[in-house]
Amino acid sequence: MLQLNFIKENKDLTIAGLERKYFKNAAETVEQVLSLDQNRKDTQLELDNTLAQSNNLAKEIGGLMKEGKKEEAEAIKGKTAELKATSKNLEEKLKELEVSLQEVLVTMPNLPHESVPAGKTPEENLNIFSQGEIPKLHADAQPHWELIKKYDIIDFELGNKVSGAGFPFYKGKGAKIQRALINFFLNEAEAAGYFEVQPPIVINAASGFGTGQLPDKEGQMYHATADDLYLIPTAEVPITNMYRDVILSDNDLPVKNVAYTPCFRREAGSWGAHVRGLNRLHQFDKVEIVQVRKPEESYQALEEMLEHVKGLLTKLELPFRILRLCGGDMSFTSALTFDFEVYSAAQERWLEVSSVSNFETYQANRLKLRYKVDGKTKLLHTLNGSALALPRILAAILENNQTAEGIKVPKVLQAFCGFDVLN
RNA sequence: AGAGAGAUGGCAGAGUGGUCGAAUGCGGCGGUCUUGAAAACCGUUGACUGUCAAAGGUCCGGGGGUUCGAAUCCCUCUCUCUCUGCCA
Repeated sequence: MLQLNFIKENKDLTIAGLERKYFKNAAETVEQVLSLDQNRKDTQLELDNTLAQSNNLAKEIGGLMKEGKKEEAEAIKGKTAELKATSKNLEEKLKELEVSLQEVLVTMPNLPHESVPAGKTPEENLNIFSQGEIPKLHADAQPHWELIKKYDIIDFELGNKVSGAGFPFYKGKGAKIQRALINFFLNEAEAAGYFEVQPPIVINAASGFGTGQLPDKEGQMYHATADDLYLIPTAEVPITNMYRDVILSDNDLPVKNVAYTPCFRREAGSWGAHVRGLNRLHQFDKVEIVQVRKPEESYQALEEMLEHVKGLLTKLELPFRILRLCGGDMSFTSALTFDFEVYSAAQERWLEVSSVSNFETYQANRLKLRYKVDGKTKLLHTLNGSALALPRILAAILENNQTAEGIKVPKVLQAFCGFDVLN
């Protein structure tokens, strides 16, 4: 959520930023927010004054009662009735204004960082970095969904029967290579100074609101209505919400956490031919890194996270590129996002395997995540990134490393899974 | 799931209708003393809102009620603990 004071002091910047994110009616919305806020403030002041009067009268009565001057006390009581009615009305009005203001604020996305390129569609993202040779496969090379069948390592049909489409079974060496990837990612994160956490994989509505999944992305999460709990779409939600309503002290900072979790996405309406195999699933595994930083350090931290993800892909020997997302393609809550895409050679496609973002104070403001500087409390910055999402990594490894003898397992994974060829 | 108890400042823990934003202890911060440290002593120490600064207002798990006045009484929800039951 954007900060009211910021909007007030930077009206034009706010409007311009919203427009770069293709938010409709930016100027009107900002005006609406400002007028609601002014109205709210006036009402608050009026209410405060009324309450102050009531408080004074109540104290007076208290004093008189103690002195035993009952008649005088009774006389004053009469005065309070009117004040009470007034304050009740003002309270109701104030509440309505606060709700309206909140409703509008919540619809406004984060403002893009100045380095975010202009543009609306994925085609307008900037390719800022590429690494690795794109493998030249034999003519009879197969896409990963064929390889999966050939080596019997993932069973989609079984998943269909037991759960539904998008919930595959990983079997044998398929399961083992998953486990190897998770261990590899966690170890790398730990070596980079991240603290490992195993969070719950269901979250309540307050947490969903804190990181920005609710209210607007309700339909993208699985919802266990009997208990009003949501299955996490990413570990970002529980890991960032650890710090909801928290004031951190200097020696708590910086926060660098890593978590492995399954992730659940309903992905309503986005099923199609280009999402075959492992390209898009309802349940998948991911290792997520989350940082909480002082504002002045957060972009340096973002840089650090990019380097970390680069390192992972380099060690896995996968060709990849980094995109600086344009305003229109960035998520609702993000100020700056870089996507990592690996090249999956048989599909001849780039697959997104990581998204690394700085949310600045947008989530922190919803979370009330703060720290103290010079006796004042200030909002912190939150960041997160996938390091990494498993299925598409596996897809790329399968396709890029296929040989007549089987799939070559990347060297860094061999110790974790105990075999060097998957066949 | 049943019965009982409870939820107060960073922590512990007083406070059952009036000047309580809240005793006390610990912790934190500043100082005195010390070569330095510890101890001791003195001072200070919640959040939000508002303002140039203040005044003022709100907050004792959440919500509602009674009252001129609620941390304190009533209702309700949530959570925690103890015992019983069930269970990986």
